[in-house]
Amino acid sequence: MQKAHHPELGEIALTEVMAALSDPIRVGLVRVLADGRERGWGQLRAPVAKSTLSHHLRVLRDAGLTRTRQEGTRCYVTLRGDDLQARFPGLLQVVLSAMEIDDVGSQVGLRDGADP
Amino acid sequence: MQKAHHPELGEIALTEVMAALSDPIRVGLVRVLADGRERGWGQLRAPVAKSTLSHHLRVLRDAGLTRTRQEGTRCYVTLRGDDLQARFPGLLQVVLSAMEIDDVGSQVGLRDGADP
DNA sequence: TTCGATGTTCGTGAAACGTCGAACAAGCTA
DNA sequence: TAGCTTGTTCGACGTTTCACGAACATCGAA
Repeated sequence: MQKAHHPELGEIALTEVMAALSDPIRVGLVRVLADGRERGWGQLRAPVAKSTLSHHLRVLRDAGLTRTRQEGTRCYVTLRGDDLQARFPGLLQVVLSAMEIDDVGSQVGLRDGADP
Repeated sequence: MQKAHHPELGEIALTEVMAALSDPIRVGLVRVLADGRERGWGQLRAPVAKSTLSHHLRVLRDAGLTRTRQEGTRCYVTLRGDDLQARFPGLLQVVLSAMEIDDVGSQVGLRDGADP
């Protein structure tokens, strides 16, 4: 497996962030990660094949929205909340609110048994 | 010419707004309209063919970001600032700030001779 | 009525996207 | 070592997007 590439703070581009947030599955993933807690790949539940889920997580990572940490054979994902706040102040907050208003991405969740 | 379709307030979808803002030309158009003033189609200057510009304006309109008014054979475009504020409070404001931080869409402007 | 200006629509092509299943790589575990 | 688990990568497929020029429709002006 390749070492995942994460853009640095200054490399995070607005249009890529927007593009990443233009898909309901990815919005759902962001929503699940919104509490700031790190989640295991396997905890994430989305109505797509695992290869597709892998693709979406890659788009989020490449856009700078999430960070992926590998530990042995498993991966853990976090939202880059602080970095986003530093780069585009207020953006994440407002988008998270908008997600709930529009109820986008509710098809994505956590596997049963995950912490609330 | 077909009468342009504008989504109503409640029909404005977050993912479509995000998709609309994932292209630098469209971001530039929003930026030009950010002062809230109505602009004539012909005042807008972007480095694409006019059919392509028409396409981008349509995407913005369909997403609910702009409103197009027709008068005779000319069109006038405005940003739906109030509607957006009502639907997704704070979003437009924050995105406009982000646009300047990242300097996206600066290739789009107004034709010489337009009001500042 | 004829002409010119203004946008939209159409046809086309190249590129990107979302999706899947299959194959693969890397690390635990028995 | 052999096998299992975990996630990524690889083609393939159909859809959507962006881009252009050409053709079109509509209205104002001459």
